[in-house]
Order: sequence, then C-alpha cells, then structure tokens
Amino acid sequence: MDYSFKEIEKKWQRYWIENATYKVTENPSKPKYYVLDMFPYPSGAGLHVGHPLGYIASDIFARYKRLKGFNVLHPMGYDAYGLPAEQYAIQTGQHPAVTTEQNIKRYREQLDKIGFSFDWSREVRTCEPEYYKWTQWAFIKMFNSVYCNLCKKALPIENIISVFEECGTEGLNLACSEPMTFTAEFWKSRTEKEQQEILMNYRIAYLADTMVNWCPQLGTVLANDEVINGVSERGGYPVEQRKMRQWCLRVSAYSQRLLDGLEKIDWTESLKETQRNWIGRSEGAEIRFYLSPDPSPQERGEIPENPSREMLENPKGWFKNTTDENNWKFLINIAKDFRSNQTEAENELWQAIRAKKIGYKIRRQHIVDGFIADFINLEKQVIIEVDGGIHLTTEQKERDKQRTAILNQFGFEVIRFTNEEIFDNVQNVALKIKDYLDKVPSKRTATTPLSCGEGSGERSFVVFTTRPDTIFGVTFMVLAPESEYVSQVVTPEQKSEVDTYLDATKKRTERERQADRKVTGVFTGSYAINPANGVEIPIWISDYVLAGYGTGAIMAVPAHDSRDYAFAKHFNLPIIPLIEGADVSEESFDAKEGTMINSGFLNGLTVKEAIKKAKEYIAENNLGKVKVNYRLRDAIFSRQRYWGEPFPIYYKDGMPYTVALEDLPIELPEVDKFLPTETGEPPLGRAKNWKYEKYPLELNTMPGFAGSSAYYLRYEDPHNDNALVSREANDYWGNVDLYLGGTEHATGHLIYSRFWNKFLFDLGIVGKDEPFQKLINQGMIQGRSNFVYRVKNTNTFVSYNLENKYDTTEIHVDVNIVSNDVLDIEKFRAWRPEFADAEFILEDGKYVCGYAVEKMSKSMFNVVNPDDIVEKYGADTLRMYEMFLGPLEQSKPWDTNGIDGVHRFLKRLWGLFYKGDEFVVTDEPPTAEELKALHKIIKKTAYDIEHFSFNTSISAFMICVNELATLKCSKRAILEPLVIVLSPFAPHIAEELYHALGNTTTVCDAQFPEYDEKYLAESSVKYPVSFNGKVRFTLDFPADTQAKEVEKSVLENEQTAKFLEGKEIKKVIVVPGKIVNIVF
RNA sequence: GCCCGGAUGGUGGAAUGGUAGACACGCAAGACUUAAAAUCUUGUAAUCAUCGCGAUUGUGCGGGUUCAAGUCCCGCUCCGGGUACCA
Repeated sequence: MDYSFKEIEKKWQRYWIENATYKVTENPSKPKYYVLDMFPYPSGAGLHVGHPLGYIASDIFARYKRLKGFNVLHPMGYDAYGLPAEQYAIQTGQHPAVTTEQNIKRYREQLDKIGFSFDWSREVRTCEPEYYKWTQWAFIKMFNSVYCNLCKKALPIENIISVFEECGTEGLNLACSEPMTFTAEFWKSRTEKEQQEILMNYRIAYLADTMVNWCPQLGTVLANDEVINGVSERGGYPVEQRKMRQWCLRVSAYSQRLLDGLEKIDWTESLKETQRNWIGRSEGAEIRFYLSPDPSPQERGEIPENPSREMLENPKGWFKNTTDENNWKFLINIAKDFRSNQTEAENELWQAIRAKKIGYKIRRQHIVDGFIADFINLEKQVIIEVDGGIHLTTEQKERDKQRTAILNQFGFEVIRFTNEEIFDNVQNVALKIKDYLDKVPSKRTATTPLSCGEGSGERSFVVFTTRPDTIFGVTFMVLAPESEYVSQVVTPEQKSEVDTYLDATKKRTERERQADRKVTGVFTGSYAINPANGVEIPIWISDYVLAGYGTGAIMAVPAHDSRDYAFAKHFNLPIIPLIEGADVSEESFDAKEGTMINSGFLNGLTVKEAIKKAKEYIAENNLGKVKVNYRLRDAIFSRQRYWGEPFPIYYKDGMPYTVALEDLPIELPEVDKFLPTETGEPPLGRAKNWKYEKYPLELNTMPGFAGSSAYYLRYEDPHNDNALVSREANDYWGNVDLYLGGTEHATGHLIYSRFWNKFLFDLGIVGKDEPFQKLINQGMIQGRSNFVYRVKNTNTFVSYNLENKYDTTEIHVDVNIVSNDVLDIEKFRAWRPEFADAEFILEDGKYVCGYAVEKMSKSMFNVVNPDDIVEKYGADTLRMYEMFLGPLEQSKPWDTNGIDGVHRFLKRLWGLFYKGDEFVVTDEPPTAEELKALHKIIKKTAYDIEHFSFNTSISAFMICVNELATLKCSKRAILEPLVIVLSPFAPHIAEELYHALGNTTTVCDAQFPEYDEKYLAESSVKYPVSFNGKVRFTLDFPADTQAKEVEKSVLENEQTAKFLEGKEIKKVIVVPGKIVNIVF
C-alpha cells in the first residue's frame, strides 16, 4: 500500500468533523490554553501560500498543547467589514454582503484542506449583527465613560456628572479635548444641551472637529495608521488634511498604561519598540514666552496723541489691521480707560444688567475684532450698544452700520439702545435685552480668538521642549503655520508676506511636504522675550513645526537641534553653542552629552544635570511646568462609508444620544447605491427611514479596526446574547496565551485592541489588563518570480545562462509552469497564444528560467495557491514544507523547489509501517539504538515547539526516520510514540498510522510522550584533539573517562608527537565531553 | 536621519564560546528499468595536490578578548523591515 495522501486526508478530515474532534468547552479540571491567529480579511483573491504560514505554526502549537494535557481554545473567524468589498460594490453594484459571503466560503474551503484544528463552532464574522451588536455596545460604553487621570482608569459618566453638580471641575483631572474649569453653579445654570456639549469634551468616545486624513478618492477619512507616506494604505490614493466633525476614541488617555503594559507581556523587543515609538512619550517642559511689547500706535505715529472718544470707539476706521490684533495692548488700554470713564447712560445700564441680574453674564468694553463693544454676552455672541450724542450724526450712523455688518460677519448680533431709552426706563431696556438673549441660541462655550476680555491683555505663548537646558541658546521661535498664535503675532508690515506663505503651505499636500524637505519660513515681525535672560528673539513661521504636536510652537536652539540648525543657516539667524567643545560650524550637536557653557546658572553642569536643574528653575520661577507629551493621537472613528458597523447614535436637537442597549444591534440598512448622496452625505444618507424613535441616526459607519478590537473575547463565548463574554467564560479562558500574526498590525490593531481591552478591564467586563500575553510575528512569504528571455523582435526564447549573448527582453512567466527553474515548454506554448509557435535556445536540453524575489502578486505571475500544493503533495507535505522553509519569524521567498524532500520524508515514514501492501509493524522489544533515536526526537520536538523553531524539528524528524530506516526498525514501541510526536505537524498521516497501530480514538487525545535522559546517554565520547585551536584528529574515550586520563592518553598518543613538531607544550585544556586543545 | 533585524556552500538553512556547513534542494556518478518516472546507494565549501595521502583558506569588511569566535566586544560596509521635520 502506497502513501495515498489524498484518500487519507479526505478520510480524516471527515472523521474530525463527524466526531467534533476540535470542539472545546470550558473544563475547569484541565488547564486552559488559548492560541489565536489574527483573523483574515476575506479578499476576493483567496488564500495564497503565504497566508497559512502563521496558521500552520499556531496549529502545531495548539495540537502540541492539547497532547500535553491542556484544554486548548483555537478559534477562527473573519474580519469581514472592509474597503475592498465596498469598492467592488461601487464598481459592480454587487452587495458587499454577497461578495463577502462568497469570499468567506472560498477561504473556508481552502482552510479546510489544510487540516487545521480550529473549533469552527466558535466562528465569528464582524459583519454579522449578532457580532457587531457588541461592537456597538462597547461604543455606547465608551460614549458613557470618561477617563480619570488621577485613578488612571475609565469611570462611568454619571459619577462625573454628580461631581460637576456638587463642585464643578474642582478636584477633578479628566482626560479631555480642551482644558475647562467651571463651578457647580456654572454647571447647574447650563441648559441640557450646553451640558451635553461640555460632557462631549470628556467622553472616551466623543464627537469633535479635528484635522483628519481625508482621502477624496475613497470618499472617507482614514486613521493615522491607515495612511502610509501620505497615501492611503488601501489603494494608494492621495490623502489631504481637512477639518471635519468626527467620532473619536480617546486612546491618548491610555498612553501611559499602553506603554507600561508592554513591560508585562512577552512580545518581541522590536515590536514593543515599534509601539513605544508610536506612543512616543517624551519628557520635557512647557515654557511660557511673553511677546516683546509693540510700539504703541502713538509711537508709530498712526494716531493723534489725544484721540477723541469718537475715534476710539471705531478704531477699525483708522487701525489698518486690527483683525490681526497687533494693536491689542493699545486697545486693551483704551478699553480699560473707557471702563473707568463710562458715560452716564452706560453706567446706568451696567448697574441694571451686571452680575447676572438678567440671568446672563454680560461683559463691558470688550474688544471684538478691533472694536470695543459697549456690552457683550459671549455665550450667545450678542453685542449691546449704547448710542450717545455722537451716534446721531449721519457719518457716524454710516460707520455704525458698517461696524454692525462686520460684526455680523463674525457671527455677532448687535442690538442698540439710545441714551434716551436708558434714561427713560432702564429696567425696561434690561428686560428687552433678556428677552432678546432668551430667543438667541447659544453659539459657543469658549472664548473666540477674535475677542478678548478683561485681564487677558498680556500676549504670550507656550512651547514644549525636551531640552529646557538649552534655553540660553534660543535664538528664535517658530510657530506652525496652522498655529492659533499666528494671527496674534503678525505685524502689519509682515502681514502680506505671512499670508503668501500660509497660502502656499495650505496648498501643499502632506505628501508634497514630505517629498521635498526644503527649508521654508517667514518672519512674523514680532519678538518674544527669552524668560531666562530677557533677550529679544524673533518669531518665525515654518512648516517644519507641526501644529498637532506639543503646542504647535517651539523655541529654536540651532546649535543643538539639526532642524533648527538648517533653518538658522538658511535665514542667517544666530547660533549660540551651549556645550563645551561642540563644533557647530558645520552641523548642530544634538547629543545629550557634554558640559554646559554660555548658559548662566547652568554653566559647568552636564547636560543631564542641566535638564534637571532647568526644569526646577522653570517650575520655581513660574515660567512653565514640567510636562510629559505623547505622540499617540486619539483614533478617528468615523468613516464615510457603507460597509461597516452603524453607530448606535441618533441626533436630537443636533446633539448625539445613544440608542437604548435593548434595541441593539442597529442593523446596517439597505441602500440603492453604495455612493455618497447628491448632497455629499455618506451612503447611509440613502437609507430609507434611517431613524430611531423618529430621530435621525448617525450616517457615518465605524472603521475597520472597530470589529477586530475585541474579537478574541467573543470567541470565548460566541453565542452569548446577553453579554460580549460572560464573566465565567472570561474567567476560565482569560486572555490569549499565544497570538500569531503579521508585523503590519504593530501600530494599528495591536494598539487599538490593547486600548479596547484596557477599557473593558476598567469596566470590569474582562479580568486581564492585557489581551495578548505572548505574540509571535510570522515572517512574510515573498514571491519568487521566474523569467524567460525573449530575443528582441523575434519569437525566440533563450535559456538563462545563454541570455547575455543575445539582446533580450525579460518576461515574467507563470511560476506554476516552471519546476526547479526549468520551464515546461509545452505548458508555456499553451499559456499564451502569442507564444504557441515560440522557439527555444536550450542549455543541456533544458530551458532554464531566471528568478527574482518580489512581492507575491498576480501581475508578477508568482502567486502559488495552497490548493495546488495540497492537490499535488497533500496537506501534510504543505504544512511541513512551510515550516521547513526557515525560521518562522523570518521573511523568505516561497520556493517550491525543496518540497520534494519533505514529501519523500513522509513516504519514508510510511515505509516503516508498510512494505508493499503488508503492514509490518511488530511488537518486538526495541534496541538501545532505536530508543535513543526515539527519545532524541521527543526531546528535540518538545524543545523546538516551545521555542517556535519548527524548521529544526522537521530536520530532526528526517534524521530520526533516516536512522530508523537504516536500523530497519518497524517496532510499535518506537513507531507509536513517534506518530504522536509527529501529529502536530502532519496530523493526517499521523492519524492514519495511529489507527493502523490499532488505536480507535483520535491521536489528538493521546499523550505527548515523555523523554527519558537514560536512553540518550552516550557510551563513548569522541574527542577532537586540536593543536593551537586547529583540530588534527579525534580519539574515542568511554563516556566516564576522567579529564586527567584523557589528557594523559592524548599526550601519549603517537599522533600528538607528530603535530607538536618537537615543540614544548605550554598548556593542555580538556573540556570534558567536548574537546582537547594543546597549546604550544 | 533614528530604531529594529540580517549577512554562513550553487540554493533554503543548521550550529548552549568547543570538529562550521546538520537537514533538505539542486547537481554528478551508480543500482533497478527496454526506457522514463519513482526508489535506493555514493559524492558534493573553495583552492592546491604526487585528485583514495593530505595541506591551506573559509561564516560581509577591519580590529580586539579568549587555550578556542559564525557566536562575545569595538569600528565600518551592504541588504531587509519599521518610523519620521514629534521639538
């Protein structure tokens, strides 16, 4: 009987299904082990030979653990939401659910052929309502939670609301979008809608206007990890920056915990390092820089020494650039001056409306866009003007009209009262104001950059630096072009130049900015004062400073920062070295080492000491504060797409509310087309009756990582309709013990998943803080392309080694019609009609192809399908060959050339059991040599599996079977344990032979044999004898020979004298069991 | 630029500081066969050689530690991956 793998594999695959061999249930009497693969996105192309690599490795491990007595959870499912299915739907009209279903079916067929031990009864698909119910549920939980920086965990929002009611923000430190402080009174006086707006600032899932990566071709926003080099990860389309209102997840709140958690888990150092870099913690200080005061308008001669009040009320008329607020300080002074010199009517009204007498906070003499408004309510952006005598002139009326129009443009409404009305009945005027305010919807909660109230007259900005020690070397400041500070510091003289620069910057896409790294920038005209030494330093704008990091402003130290250095050289700004011996004539000295000079009180300290001292100085002198910054940004969670989870959110009065938990899931609706609506709304805008209790539902859907962030928990309890996972199931299965997948998820899925899990941990839903205890990255399988060489302008092809004698073009040829780099000429002729009459110049009667390692893709004709390999060699051969290819974590090209060796090994193993049709296994007792071969493989396999060194254990199997074949061993006592040890690698043949040996249960329920050191002991040791490190001959000694005796007998050996060449021995080293070295 | 890997025969790759090249592919020779496939046996790092004794060199390059280095240390070169004006 031959090794007929086809029948065997079909037979046992059926048996495993019929006997539910791989179904697992919680079993407290056994220790658990959870082995997980990153679940695949079922693409239309199906699996290629690279996909199963990780699955095979994890399957070997799972089967091994089962043999070792563990209750192994080894599930599989599909990450079924995603862009490709939707893009395909847009092109063809085919519903993504249909193509996804087809692709899943195809994946399943392919997976089933390889003999995995997945428990398919636990399958999950992210696009199924029973599954995404729990994605939506988690989102609601995040919406209803805030992150407390003091207790370092998520808390229910109700707890925080009750604190707001009692003491406002006092004593709280919550993760938020914008820092806010308010009192209990303030909170209580807000309308429900206003309270909702405030809460949005704190929610873990929140709605915000943020700069997003907008991809016009895909018609959606993308997360940072979905953008690579300025183009989309999927499709490679350009991405631009745009401000949009989007759902976000406050991942940044967990930065420190995500960093700390890395210490507790068993991941490769390189992967942890990638995550550390992505989180990007940097310790430093925030330092406040005050602007150097501008010359007053009088000093500049722009206005008369003693302007009339009439002029001052309308500074816009003669300040050329009041919107730029460069005359801020002057205006503030005027406003202050006005306040103490109010007109009688103004004073009367002020007394009637001040201190919330009418229920609204009113400010007086407030600067708005260069105008000084008499009274203002900021919240509703309503300005109240009191018109005295001067307002009665025609000219002034015209000016007032213009002024009102300008203020309206900025969203302010203006109501006017005359002196007479006020004197007549001030209470009546107050009431009118109140009525007016009641009717106007509130517009805002924070102060607008266009206005400035009492007390905020001093202009300053804050920078973040990790090198506070270099403060004495700050020779200029740089603002990001998008910085809020820009408008505050630009002088009238520089305005047009700055505007030109800002426009140019805006036009450049992210990609262009990255492509050319030219030094660009513009001077604002303003100066700041160095808080350490009082020196005036110019303020510049440049796009090398990013608005999104730190405060969007930096203090530039060209001597010790390479980017600042390049900028300083380009614009000829001063460079002051601060470290002794640092040569900054050619480049900056960025290293944090050396002794400080030119640095006042820091002189003589080392850089490290200086950093510490500078921080202390900054804190003590109130110049700023010590600060830790993280690069990690909040995750943007909205996608303007169809094929994703709908949000369980509806809008009432413009504010979002969550759907009741019992109404989950909110199912994805049908739409007529998978495109945005005519009005530019996302595809869900096309859904009919897309409402919840008459209120409109959210039109965005969730991104790809939503469904993949907690899927490992669902496997633990996949059919539970009452919880994501029950506490009992989670207590038993815990977190994933071994997670296998590609490195490409290092900064996406593996961050989001950890964040999601930590959030659920805070809520007490899961018991483990980290989701994946051990993680292994399998290497990528690259393609190995083959080439034929066509002689130019002919239909003649020349073999690889003769190719250089002709003028040829290289053509990719389908690797499936090439074997060991030899072309199958008949198949080649049939492959393409134009090659049907091709002629060939051969070498040694063969056509040899060239080869190259490239990405595996259809266009390179180098895709190898696992089905074809299974068809030709069987699943066991495929499994073992993929493992034999090389170390699991290493990337390597797929090369079918070596597969015969593995297949031969299985046939040789088969040959130990069957000679012809006869089953030749006997019950004879084994010899010592046979036992040694067996116990060697038991020991080696166990060690190698635990160290994920599968390629070496397969070598060991080959050695073992070669040895047994040489010994002609067909003894049950050897072969039965061998089959069990082999079964994780080649389960089909193992199952067949295990049953052939008379067993009636599956080999999966066998016990992994224990090795016994006594069978491994060698009776004799072969000592290499070396002279000055060079091995010359070997000598055999009984294993228990003492070192002294070995030395003696080596020295007495006649060969020793020969190699000594009569020289004197200086030293003899005998390493017991290893080697002898004679030094002379 | 920074961080992380890696570099060993014609090829994939082995090697707790102790005989470098296990195991496999490929190739060559042989056996079986009318022949081919399959299978089995032998050989296969390079150079020299009085090609069945042997010798020399050899793990990207240059140093070092050690009785002994592919392995440890220092300095480079090249290749692969990740990441980036992150202050």
